[in-house]
Amino acid sequence: MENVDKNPDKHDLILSAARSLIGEYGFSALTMDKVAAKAGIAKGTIYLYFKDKNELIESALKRGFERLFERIEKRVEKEASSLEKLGALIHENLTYINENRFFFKSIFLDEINIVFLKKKSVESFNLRRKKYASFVSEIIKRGINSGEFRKDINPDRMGYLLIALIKTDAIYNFMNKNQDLSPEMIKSESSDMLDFFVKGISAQYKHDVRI
Amino acid sequence: MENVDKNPDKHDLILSAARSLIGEYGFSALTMDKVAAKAGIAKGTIYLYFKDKNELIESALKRGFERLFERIEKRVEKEASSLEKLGALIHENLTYINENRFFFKSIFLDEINIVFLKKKSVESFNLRRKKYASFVSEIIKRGINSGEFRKDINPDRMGYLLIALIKTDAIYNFMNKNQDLSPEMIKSESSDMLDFFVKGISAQYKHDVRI
DNA sequence: TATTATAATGACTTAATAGTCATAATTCAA
DNA sequence: TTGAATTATGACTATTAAGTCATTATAATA
Repeated sequence: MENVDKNPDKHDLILSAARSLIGEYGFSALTMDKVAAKAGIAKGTIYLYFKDKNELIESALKRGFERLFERIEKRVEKEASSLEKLGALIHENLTYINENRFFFKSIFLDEINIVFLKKKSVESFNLRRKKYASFVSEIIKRGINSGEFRKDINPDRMGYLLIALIKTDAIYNFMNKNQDLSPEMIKSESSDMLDFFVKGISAQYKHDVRI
Repeated sequence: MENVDKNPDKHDLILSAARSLIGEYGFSALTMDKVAAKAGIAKGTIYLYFKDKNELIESALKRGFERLFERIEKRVEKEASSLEKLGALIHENLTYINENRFFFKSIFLDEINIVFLKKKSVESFNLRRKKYASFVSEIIKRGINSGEFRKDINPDRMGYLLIALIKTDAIYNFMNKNQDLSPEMIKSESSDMLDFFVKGISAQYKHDVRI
């Protein structure tokens, strides 16, 4: 029964303590005692704002993904062509991941640190992914109709694949680079990824399409 | 100190009980009591064959990935061109995942069920991934040198990406199809994926390259 | 200020489960 | 066949951490 009304400041305080601990040590190391200590409050207090640990973790995740999604939607609708929309989406997503790199590092890296306690969380995690994937696949569908993209691809599957590409790229960066990425690096990375997604790795085509 | 000499049959019995439980309920639900019950032995016996739970989980994973890797290596070296090698790799990997679908479902699906207890396991998981990725990137490098693939791609990154594609495709199938995939479906799926990896989604190129 | 309502506390209870070890069963070797 | 060595057992211990709740502190109100 996530009670935000009571005291929104404390609610946020707890959430950000949790987020910060997740970013530092990962999900599996998150304990209510640590959250309480980090937030400088008593453990019991957490339960005034969150029903249980599961709800706390879910809230932390939910907020992160909602913000990401809002930003991407806002950014993407500015673009006209499907190609440009995809480019904007990739760029915005990589930027957001970089801004919240510790948090996402824990979520993504090695797919190891996430421990969900309840089926319900797994489901809502799936729903978010599905929502994002179908957002992407809508863009691709429009691109197919407009003649920008091939007609013989499965847009739903391509939606999932693009998301996987973005994530994998982030993981690759986490593993191979220690510092934050500069805006320029993110830009070049985004356009590389779009380039690959659109044109593949074959040398059999001329690669001079403007992106 | 994984003692296999003692009694290889029992060692295997325990491992396959663990694998089967992981496939059924996922990593997070694996307890030593359940493994013992499933194997029809006492809990203490497990500790005669595996140092701790961590080693048991690691062994289960390790064996699965080693078999996969061996099969792929054997299959890939039969092919001449880099393109054909990649095609063989994708096909062999999808086939193996399908053969061990319950196990991989738990490992892959939603990236949620893996709980590692020790840093060491995370590291060895990374090593395996790295080994596989560099195997793929070697193929790509040769393809670049032979002129099959573009010179302006990062082969290491492409290695990771291809592995992510395969995995994502498997997840997509787990979510959208209930039964096993037929050999024909795997074949068509593999060639679709290779096609995308090589040519991208753009409609700007003719898509008639023989794969 | 006194009274009530709300919020916060943290010691305690409870549950889950990894790992142990004294004891028992089985196998082996002389 | 019998004593030693090996293997197996499962009740027990220890640990960790989630969640509770009687008590205390603070804020609101009259």
